[in-house]
Amino acid sequence: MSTLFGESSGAVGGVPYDLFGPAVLAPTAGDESRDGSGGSGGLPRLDAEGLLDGLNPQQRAAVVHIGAPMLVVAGAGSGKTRVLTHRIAYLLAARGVRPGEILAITFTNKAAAEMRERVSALVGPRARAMWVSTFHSACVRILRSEAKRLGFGSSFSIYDAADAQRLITLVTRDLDLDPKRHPARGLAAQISNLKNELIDWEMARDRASSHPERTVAEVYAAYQQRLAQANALDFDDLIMTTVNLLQAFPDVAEHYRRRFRHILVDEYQDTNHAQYVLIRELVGQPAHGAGRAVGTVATGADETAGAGSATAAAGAGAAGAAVAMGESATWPSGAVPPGELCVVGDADQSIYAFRGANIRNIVEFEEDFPAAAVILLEQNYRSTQTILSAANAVIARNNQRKAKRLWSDAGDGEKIVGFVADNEHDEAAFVAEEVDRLTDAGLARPADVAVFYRTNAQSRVFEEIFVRVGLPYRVVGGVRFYERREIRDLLAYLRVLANPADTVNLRRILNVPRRGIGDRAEAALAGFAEAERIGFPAALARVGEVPGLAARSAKAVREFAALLTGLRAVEAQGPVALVEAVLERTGYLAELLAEDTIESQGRVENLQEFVGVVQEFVERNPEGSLAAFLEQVSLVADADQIPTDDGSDGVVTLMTLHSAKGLEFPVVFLTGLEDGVFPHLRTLGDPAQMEEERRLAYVGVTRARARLYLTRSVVRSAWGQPAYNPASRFLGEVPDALIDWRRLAEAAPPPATRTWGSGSAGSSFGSAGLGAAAGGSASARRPLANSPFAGRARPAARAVVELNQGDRVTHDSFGLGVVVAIAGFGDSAEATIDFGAEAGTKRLLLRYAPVEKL
DNA sequence: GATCTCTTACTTTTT
DNA sequence: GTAAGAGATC
Repeated sequence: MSTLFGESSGAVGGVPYDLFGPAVLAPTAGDESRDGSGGSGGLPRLDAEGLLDGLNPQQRAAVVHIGAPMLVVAGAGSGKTRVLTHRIAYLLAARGVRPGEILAITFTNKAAAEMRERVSALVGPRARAMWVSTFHSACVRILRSEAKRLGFGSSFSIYDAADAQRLITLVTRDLDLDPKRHPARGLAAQISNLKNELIDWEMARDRASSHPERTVAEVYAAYQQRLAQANALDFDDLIMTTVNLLQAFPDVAEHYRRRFRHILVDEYQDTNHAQYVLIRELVGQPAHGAGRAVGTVATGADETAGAGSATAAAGAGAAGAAVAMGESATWPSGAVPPGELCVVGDADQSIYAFRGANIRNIVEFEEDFPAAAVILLEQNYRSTQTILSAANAVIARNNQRKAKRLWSDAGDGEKIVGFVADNEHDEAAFVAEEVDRLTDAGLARPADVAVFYRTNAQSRVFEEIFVRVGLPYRVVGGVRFYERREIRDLLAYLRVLANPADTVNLRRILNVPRRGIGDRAEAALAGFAEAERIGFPAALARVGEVPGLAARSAKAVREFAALLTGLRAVEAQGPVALVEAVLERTGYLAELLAEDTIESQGRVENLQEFVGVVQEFVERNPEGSLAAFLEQVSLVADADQIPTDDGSDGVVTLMTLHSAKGLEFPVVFLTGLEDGVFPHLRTLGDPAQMEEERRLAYVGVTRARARLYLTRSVVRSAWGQPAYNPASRFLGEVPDALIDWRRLAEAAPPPATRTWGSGSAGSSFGSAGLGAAAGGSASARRPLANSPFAGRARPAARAVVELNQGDRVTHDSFGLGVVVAIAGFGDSAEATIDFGAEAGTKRLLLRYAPVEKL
């Protein structure tokens, strides 16, 4: 059936389209007579007009738009989620679209959940029939149902970055590559980049023109072979394989095009090439941007379609009507007309280019889709004008961008507060004091406050101070639950049970817990598998034939195989029973319990928590299989712990700028504003990366609703030694009139100049300003003890803390802890300290460890 | 095969 | 300052 709309009004395909056709054509719908009249009475009923209430003209135009692909350029805080959710509701209410015809794509599960929730609030339970999901889970869903076509089982494993890296390590070992010169991490990144560009291993091989490229291609080929053997796909494969599927099987593509008549994409600026092509394939309209299609096979019908609508819609203004007419006029009967595409994004918030996001997707949207409508949302409903002016001023320094200026009618509000600390501890102390002051004055609750920094390592100092002053906080990011060793071990067992071919995970658990199958035994098995051209799992079954395997090892392997067989028998009893059986029968739990250290107890607790996760899953999905559970875990990764505001005082949130995207807080501290920290050291020499850093600054600034603090530190210890970094260039880009400097650097910028003057005689100071950070040379890191400011700064040679068993301490990164044991004395004194379930137990050399007695 | 010690290299990372 | 990985040693 068709959701095309005819000339002006009337019913097409049984769906009534009245009223709305013409209105759409005016992108700026004039004045918004808020329709305060009685028109929208009944609440529960889906009221199309009511959905437009309270929207500004641009938002309204985006909600109501019909036909041609639409780009909504949504500046920070301009209500893009509102536009998306209202558009979806409006499609249902006004245009008779069925929920099942809607596919809404986001990048994070959190965003997907939020969108689903907000749509449900508007349209009720009907929302359940829609696909509101991440790119990856949408692809998994498609791949599982079409797995047969591609020749792999529908129970394929999903390898995350860590699994992928492990497998690449195995591959490089097989290929006899020097792991020093070819680190798995780098190879994994390169292969990932290729996949993001939809370059498969054969294409990579054919194009490789240099030795390093040939090496990557070789690894890539072997890696894909191993993945296939393991019946596994990595994250990037999920997208690329789906694209391949749609391109190779026109009937499959048509099936999904018929199904998804409306495709909405959030955070479009973060899409990579593969995701872009995926969207294009699903919409069914080939892009017109020249030379874009890498390995694209468009069907004949599509070509016709694209050309038809492009020509017809040449007049950009009247896009909607033109496309509609063009389509109905030129569409070959039986073919599926393109779906409606609505993408929302903000090029200024593109901060994932380093991971393959391609900013051109949004910048050149109009070239890709010549009939496209573009709507600009510039009114910001989040921040004060002061904050927006700062954001505008900073981002305006980027050359590669389209002009856009956020504005607000919320008034100027408070000035931005600037603060220069002598060292990072003072910077953190200032933040803590300020939060304290605001909360005491009733101006904010801890939950209203966020502290942002460039890198995770910077959270340490804040935690230390916050613990000391008793300010409740939560760090987002860092070591995640699902990345903990014991959790990954347990997951590896489950994955092997679900997918016996999963070699990477099988080899991970082969000797975990230790059962006497060491490296030699593993190598013998791998060699045998290679020689016999069978998979590693098959080699286990034929252990008797493996040459060079000690009798004792062979016995251990047999027992291991029997263990797995026994566990598979438990699978029918459900995931919970299975997980418990794994923990029991493998001896994993017993080993941890026997260890009986604080650390092992923490691990046991984590495993218990994991069992809880499984229980919860089963309660919610009574029919849920192990495979379904594993999929959820793979794709949800860490169901992020951004504190939700429940109305209580809550806690201060600490996170990196990257994690901050999409969030907002009444009070924001943007810290570490130093060249070399933010912008990061590695970006100083690269204009493109610098622009990305600036976008990151823009994201940070625009998270703030009412109060923004910009802080930096004159000296900061990096890698254990103090470094003097010049003020961040971003600070200088904020108009001074907007900033109320609470404290500035000492008049004579002493240590920095002196250090520089004495160190690098010939270097020009101008470039040295950057070099101060970039060089990381010894001269830049003179110990503070020599400086006149040593008293204020952190002591370079720390006095060894005297501790006794049972003392309570705080540690820069681990937080609160209790001393379990002490060994040695003087400079070699060593303490074993329990930092609780999160950090576990650590053995620290007190001479260096940043611990303080409480 | 397990354990210890030493070296190394440290962005960001929605999935 | 830390943690992971490699190499040496028990």
